[in-house]
This record gives sequence, structure tokens and C-alpha cells, in this order.
Amino acid sequence: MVSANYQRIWHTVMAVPPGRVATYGQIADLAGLPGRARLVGKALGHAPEHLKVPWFRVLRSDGKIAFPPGSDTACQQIGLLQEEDVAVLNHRVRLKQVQWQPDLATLLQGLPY
DNA sequence: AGGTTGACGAAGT
DNA sequence: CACTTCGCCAACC
Repeated sequence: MVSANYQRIWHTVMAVPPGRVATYGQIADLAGLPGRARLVGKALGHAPEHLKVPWFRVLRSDGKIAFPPGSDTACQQIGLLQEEDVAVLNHRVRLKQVQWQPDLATLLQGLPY
């Protein structure tokens, strides 16, 4: 039995389209959990593989990758982003260019709550 | 039950 | 910019 909060977070992240990114805080807000950005990170760490949650599209509020530079996870994330033509420079993405602007109506439809 | 943790964030220096 | 400090709070010991 997994927490309902985790599931809501997973589903919200799944709504982020390819080529766009979101921040931990933004996901928390959209998931109905304002102020719980840290929970988003934890939830992503426990996401079941079969859901195919695009965890790599989630960044810190300043656009930086959340993992230490050079770590395996960070390198993997950068690679996945670049495959979607999201530019990563100095461990950071320019949010102004690629940050997700969710269509709330559409989003709420796809969400299980 | 109570203490610790952490894929965060905002504000300050 | 980089770095610190502090607030946050569900999940997990």
C-alpha cells in the first residue's frame, strides 16, 4: 500500500509533456500539496518502473539538476533531456524557455482525483 | 509516539 | 553568480 500523496505526485509528473520541464514546487502545487516540494523528490525516488514516470523532467526551482554534477543519475538525466532537445548548460536548464505551462483543464482530466 | 531525513525553496549575504 | 540559513512536513525509522 503506497501513500495517496505519492500516487498523486506520480500522476502529475506523468502529465509533463516531452520537451518541457517542471520544478519540484510546481508539481507539488499541481498535485494539491502546496509547500511540499521535498515530498515530490521522495515520491519520484519510489516511483514504480511500470508507470514510466518522466522523473527527468523535474528540476529545482532555479532550473538546476537536483543530483550532484558527475553522478550517474545526473548524467542520465542530462542525456534524457537532451534527447528531447532540452538544453542543459552548467547543470542547469533555462526555465524561461522550456518550463511547462500546464493547461489546468486538460491536466485535471488526466489526473485520478 | 518522537526524532530524523531529505531528488526543496526563498531570502539573505 | 555562489554559498548559508532557515522553514518546511510526510514518510520512515
